[in-house]
Amino acid sequence: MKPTFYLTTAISYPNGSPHIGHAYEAMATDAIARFMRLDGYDVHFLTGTDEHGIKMLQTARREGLTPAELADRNAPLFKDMVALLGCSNDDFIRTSEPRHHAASKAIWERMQANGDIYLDSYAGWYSVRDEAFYGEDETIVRDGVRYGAQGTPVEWVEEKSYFFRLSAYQERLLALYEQHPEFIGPAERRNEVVSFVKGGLKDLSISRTTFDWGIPVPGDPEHVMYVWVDALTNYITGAGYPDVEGESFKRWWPADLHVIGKDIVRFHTVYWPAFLMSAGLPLPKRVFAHGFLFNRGEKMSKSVGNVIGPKDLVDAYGRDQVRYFFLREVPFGQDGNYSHEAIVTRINADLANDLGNLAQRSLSMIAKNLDGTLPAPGPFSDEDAAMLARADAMLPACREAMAMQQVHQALNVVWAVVADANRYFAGQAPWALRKTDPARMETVLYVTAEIVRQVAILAQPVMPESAGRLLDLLAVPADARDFTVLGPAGRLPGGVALPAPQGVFPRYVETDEAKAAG
RNA sequence: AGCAGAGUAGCUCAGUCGGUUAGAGCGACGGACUCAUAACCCGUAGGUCGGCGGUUCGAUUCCGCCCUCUGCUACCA
Repeated sequence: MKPTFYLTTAISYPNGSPHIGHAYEAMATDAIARFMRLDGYDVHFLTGTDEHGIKMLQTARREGLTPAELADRNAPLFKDMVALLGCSNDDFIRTSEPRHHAASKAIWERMQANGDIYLDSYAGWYSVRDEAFYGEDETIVRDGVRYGAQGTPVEWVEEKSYFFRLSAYQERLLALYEQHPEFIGPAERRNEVVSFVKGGLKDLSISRTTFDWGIPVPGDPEHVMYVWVDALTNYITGAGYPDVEGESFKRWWPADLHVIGKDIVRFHTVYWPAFLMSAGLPLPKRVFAHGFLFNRGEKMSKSVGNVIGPKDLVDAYGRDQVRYFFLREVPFGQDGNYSHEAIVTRINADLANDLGNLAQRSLSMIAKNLDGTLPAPGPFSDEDAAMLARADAMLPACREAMAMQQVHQALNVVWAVVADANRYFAGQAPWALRKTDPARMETVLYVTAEIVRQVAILAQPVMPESAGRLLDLLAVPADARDFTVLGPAGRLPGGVALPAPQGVFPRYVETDEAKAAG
């Protein structure tokens, strides 16, 4: 019985088109999902769209649509993006689906039964943009318009609202952070959350009556659920809630990992565990917040004109290349920058020159000098053994990095071996051995091919297609590509006929239009 | 304002639980080679490790203060 691993991205708000931030989160989470599968876990990977809320309603009105129509039009864009990026999600949830309505209704009722939901009324200055109320003293009037603390316009709203007794969970949340420091990652985020919670928690307004695009509150259809109650619940919907006795829910919940953006840490590390505690459900093991991406140091914005869609990037550079770039270049958890120049440098230096060329130079020697047959190695020299040992050591180092979602570190580990292998190859100079010591040449070529094999296996989570082609070139069977064959256990067999070598990672050649895109 | 983190080679960053010559990648320059995707390999780059002071035989690494930047929280207007 394989151990299970359930991981999620945040669900995207489809009142516009997917942007690079959505793509980044999906790519990174997919890499983690693929890594875990290859490492022997039974993985469930969920992503989707968060379709309710007043902003969807407003955007729909502006475009002359109903919110449901807007959601139906835009949700496929996100689904397509995920596919375009090669994501291996097992499910794509839309919060407008019946299964999600059922789950949201159920968790609400559980929280209510636990005495944590009460009806009260709320009056105050409300910012639609912030989806938040502000006290009178938090607002300012400028040019006849009143603005809230975040500088967004506010309007006076008075409505009845259900409240969640968040204040009752302060101590239990602090105990959670204390007992499970790994609950929040990266570690820096934990302190922020702890200090926020220590500062005192107020009860949370969790329903709205001013619009109806949402999930109706059970027993009081005048209200729809606050969009975050609805949105967060998607994670248990995806596991099969409310069928808590069902096989799916028992199998997948609690989630092992929620991957989110740093802007929504509080919802996931304060509100969400409180909701779950109230509903009597187990808590996710870990919430990891990644950073934001900036184009040449600037946040993407339409006015700056630097908005690049995921599709533009994939079209310009290739899917695996884009995945590799973002996951290697940006330390996962920190903000990062990207630019055309940086992407091209990574593609050419790391992929074409280092890995692609390593494969090509060794495989073409096998093709030309050994009739395309992978040689059986002779006795290993100290250099051979050292090189193999470095490759064999990759898996534990990658595991350690991936356990903390340090995807870039895992790639660093692998590419350090690629660099070593190029040094090894140049140092052994098999092209010279061809004349002086053909048997040694064969061993060196074998060792190099074996390094490429292990590198390719470990590159699969990030570049599934390209790494697969590399393994094809080594005639590695489809059932010998997971992590169980890393290390000495899965050494390439000598004497196997290899296909004609082909470049897997072409150099990026500059064109004017691509430059304009980056 | 409080709390947290950061300030290291041209750029992006790693690192030092205090100690001989502070590292990597990219970029630049020089060299070598020819198996390979004009790739790879070797060498050089002389950086006050933000500033000042302290502890110490010795601090980039510990302590204090200051400056700058970032995040979180609060508040004022």
